[in-house]
Amino acid sequence: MEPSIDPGASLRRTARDGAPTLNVRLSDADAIPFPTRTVERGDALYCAGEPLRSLYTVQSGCFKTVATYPSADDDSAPHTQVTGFHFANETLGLDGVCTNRHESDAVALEPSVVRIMPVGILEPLCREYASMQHELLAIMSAEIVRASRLALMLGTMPARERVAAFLLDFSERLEAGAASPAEHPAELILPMTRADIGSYLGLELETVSRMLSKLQREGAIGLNGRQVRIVDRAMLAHH
Amino acid sequence: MEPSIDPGASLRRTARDGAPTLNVRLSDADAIPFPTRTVERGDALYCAGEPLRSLYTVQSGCFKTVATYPSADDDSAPHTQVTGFHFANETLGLDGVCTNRHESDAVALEPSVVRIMPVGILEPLCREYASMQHELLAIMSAEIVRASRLALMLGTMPARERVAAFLLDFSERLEAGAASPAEHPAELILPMTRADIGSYLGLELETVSRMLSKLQREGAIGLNGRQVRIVDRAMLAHH
DNA sequence: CGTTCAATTGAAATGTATCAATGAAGGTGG
DNA sequence: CCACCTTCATTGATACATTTCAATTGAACG
Repeated sequence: MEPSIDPGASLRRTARDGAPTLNVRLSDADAIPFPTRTVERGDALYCAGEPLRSLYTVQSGCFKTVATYPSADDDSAPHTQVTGFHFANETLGLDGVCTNRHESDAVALEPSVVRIMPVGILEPLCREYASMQHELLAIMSAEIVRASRLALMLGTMPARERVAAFLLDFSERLEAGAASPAEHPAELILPMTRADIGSYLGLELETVSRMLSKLQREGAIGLNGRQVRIVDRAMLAHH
Repeated sequence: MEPSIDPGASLRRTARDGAPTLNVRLSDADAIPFPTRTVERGDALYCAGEPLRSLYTVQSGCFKTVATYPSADDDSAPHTQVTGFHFANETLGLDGVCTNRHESDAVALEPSVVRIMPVGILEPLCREYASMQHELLAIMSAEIVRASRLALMLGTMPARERVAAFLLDFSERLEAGAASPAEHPAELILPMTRADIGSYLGLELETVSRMLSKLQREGAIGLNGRQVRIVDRAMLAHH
């Protein structure tokens, strides 16, 4: 069964700029009975330096990926940063393909289930099916775009905009990852700490907290701990 | 002629952390007579939004890729940033695979020559040859790692370290891109402006200038306009 | 020889980090 | 069941790195 040829057909795009969100998946792999694995909250799906055995698609739950960077090459504290959050239907482990070793840790933020796709099986499959090859390339390309946008954000946007953009992105990806194509969900439960968000956005946790409080005072969001309600999307996007 | 199977064999790694540099190339494509194209300084190889026709490997010269991000969706000035510099033997256009459109502009910083690899030819070729497929995946993965590291740098490092890291990376990639495996070249000619560097590093051009001056005062580099001589590598890397 | 662009440097303004204190929530063991 | 501990979040005061604004110089070019 040669799957559809339409390139990138399974890529969802944001309403705003037509760019792919990251909840792409190897849809053609759905038909194949790959095994699954359950990961408890706080446990690592894989760690940096481990040999790359598989790629993983999140079935349920949420992960963060954490990169560690030796501070130059010496003794001082190594830089560490959350490089991404991954929700349902998003693929993990792509950064390890180039070295055959994982470049980051993947840690579950809540009890999660992933589908395991061994790389040794995946590549021959992609050679068989053109659309599957194209889809894998598209997913990796989308990951490049995602990382570049993160860099763009870190390089150009002030704290308030970063936090606002994070909330909007989070809400869009929840929508995209959901089975039912619901409208933008207004109620979000953030599965990560303020420190995680700050690390991801290049901010201190106190700054994240302050900006969330400010957005609440301005009436853009409702805030109650990790529960966030988006009141005024335009206010988040525009300003 | 089935090429070698060794995955990632043509990926160079930095001495420091074993991570791949970005001067990877489709070595198996070397044997294929792809056409070339010459691009004058300041001209665009491609622009954001254009349909993706080919990937390009830099034969000689240097490019910058520039991403533009609509500031939310409204009128205010759009964010723009240099997302990468690309030297000899590095591949351009990978971010466009996911949408079939280029996500950024690629502008030549000096008169340059690229080899044109049409995507319509590349994908069937990769289905034919396992090692070529693996190499393309590896290159894309390396690009993900590169973008993630840029994000890490923008999120965690102060200005002085960013500039120092930029100089070290530049020098390593010159070495890697050169035909002869010379030692780390001490003499660099930066083909880009301070504004380009600043945009890439998430700094203002004045800050870049100040940090370069400071590195010179400290004796880490010699500085004369765009000509940089690396005097003390350890000083750049350590502090 | 004026014009333009790139780079350097100074002084002031500002956004964010840092330091510090407090409170709320959740888990554990006495 | 209640102290106790740890983790997470909020908020204030201060310090500091970088931006912003501004002036000057040099190099490239017509």
